[in-house]
Amino acid sequence: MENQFEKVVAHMKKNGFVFQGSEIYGGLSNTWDFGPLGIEFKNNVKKAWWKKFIQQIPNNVGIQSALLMNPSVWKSSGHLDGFSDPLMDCKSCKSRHRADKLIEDATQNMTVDGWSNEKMQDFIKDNNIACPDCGKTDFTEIRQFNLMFKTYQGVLETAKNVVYLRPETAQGMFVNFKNVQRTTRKKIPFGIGQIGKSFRNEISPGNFIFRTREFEQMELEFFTKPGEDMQWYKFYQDYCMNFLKSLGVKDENLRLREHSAEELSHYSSGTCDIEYKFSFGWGELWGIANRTDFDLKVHQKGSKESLEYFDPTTNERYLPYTIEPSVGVERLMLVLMSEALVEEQLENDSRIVLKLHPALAPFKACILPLTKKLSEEALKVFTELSEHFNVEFDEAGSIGKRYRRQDEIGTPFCITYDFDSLEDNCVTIRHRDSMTQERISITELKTFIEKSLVF
RNA sequence: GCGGAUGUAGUUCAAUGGUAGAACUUCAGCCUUCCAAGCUGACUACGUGGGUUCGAUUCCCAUCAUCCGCUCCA
Repeated sequence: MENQFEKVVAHMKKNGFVFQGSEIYGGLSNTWDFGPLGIEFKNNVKKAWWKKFIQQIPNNVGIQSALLMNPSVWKSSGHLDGFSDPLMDCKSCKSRHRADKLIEDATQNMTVDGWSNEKMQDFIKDNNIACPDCGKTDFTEIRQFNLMFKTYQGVLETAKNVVYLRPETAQGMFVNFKNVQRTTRKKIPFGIGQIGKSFRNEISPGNFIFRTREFEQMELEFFTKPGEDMQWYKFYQDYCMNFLKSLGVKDENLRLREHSAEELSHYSSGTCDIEYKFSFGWGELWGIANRTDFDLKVHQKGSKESLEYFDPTTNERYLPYTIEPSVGVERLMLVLMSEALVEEQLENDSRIVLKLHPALAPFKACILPLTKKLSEEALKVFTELSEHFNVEFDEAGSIGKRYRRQDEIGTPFCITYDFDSLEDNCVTIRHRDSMTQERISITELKTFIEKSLVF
């Protein structure tokens, strides 16, 4: 029995939302290309986020920072050291371990910070530290595994020219904190957001586009006065939840999970995940973290530039705290797809319907001439509407078949131009979800569709 | 990275050591005045590379990809 997640994957592949990357060359592991419908959907998801998190919050602004950044950024942020694991495999039982953890566990909290790989390797050998799984002491050499993709800037491939593809977009906001604050004259609290690609060389990606090495993030860094951070932390939890619900995600498929103290990352004093109930289990969708002043502090230290905010009303100087709601675009797409895709039983047959919110649908409407004799006139309606919306035109096949085709790709409205239209300048609008119809003047179409896009 | 499974049109399935057949989809023509109609026709596949063989989609090896476990997920 096919589960909902498998149905979503099949549906997205079949209808040209997503293709296997580099497919004609046999593919490249875990890369996916977005097709014509996929990119429309994706752009709409991003637009929806931008509207709610940038446009509709007066204190928030957007930026787009470069993917490549000065390597010092990653040194300061901790990614260069913290993102990198020294891994050893047990040759006997094939299990994999982190060398530093092996030592720390075996010696009970001996700290190995700053040790070289050779030193750790020798220590493990000299002290006969055994594999926790099988008890043998037969390890491979340490292999350094860094989650950041590395490349070279300029013609020479030397250590001096190494640059990294960003593993998160957040640092672009932190290093531009002063630039943005100065040019926008924003006062704390305010937020900087951006949408963009990030890269992580994950050990095991998978679950279709749920975890890929190249992915797109929508991140907001919201800067607050220390002491006011927790109220904003709560605010954005609710705000993100409401955003999801307003786009049609059912409450019962969402949960908020607070990270335990051990789980918390080095920069955070509190993190919670909004999780979604996928067919394969609860999956992390949206992380909301209180990053404290960690980032601004390390960048101030690393860059030797003051990143303090001067509050003109109280004459105080301080480093703001940061609340960060961070969500993956592809994951959000999967969630919205999982919610929207349904198979409905009708009297004599069934239909597949993608009940996406109109704001997210790749096409807002499809214009259909009742017969091909009406194509020329119907095309005028298409031309007019395509000025404002992404709309489709389809004249091939029976009218019922064309309705069903649009149902499958989520088009909320089908606009049928018939022989009466020639006389009364009205068309029939057929609703995707209810399969009901109504008659409406062509001049009112634009307003009608616009109204449906609000969420 | 380890273990297991899988790989034939866009999709779902066949058959076969002598270069593959269907259904649905798609496209064209006819027909068709509001929920997958019909008729006629057409396009399209053995993941890739080796090996064995007179001959490989079929057997063997490698590789690539996908899925499921394990591991990883600051």
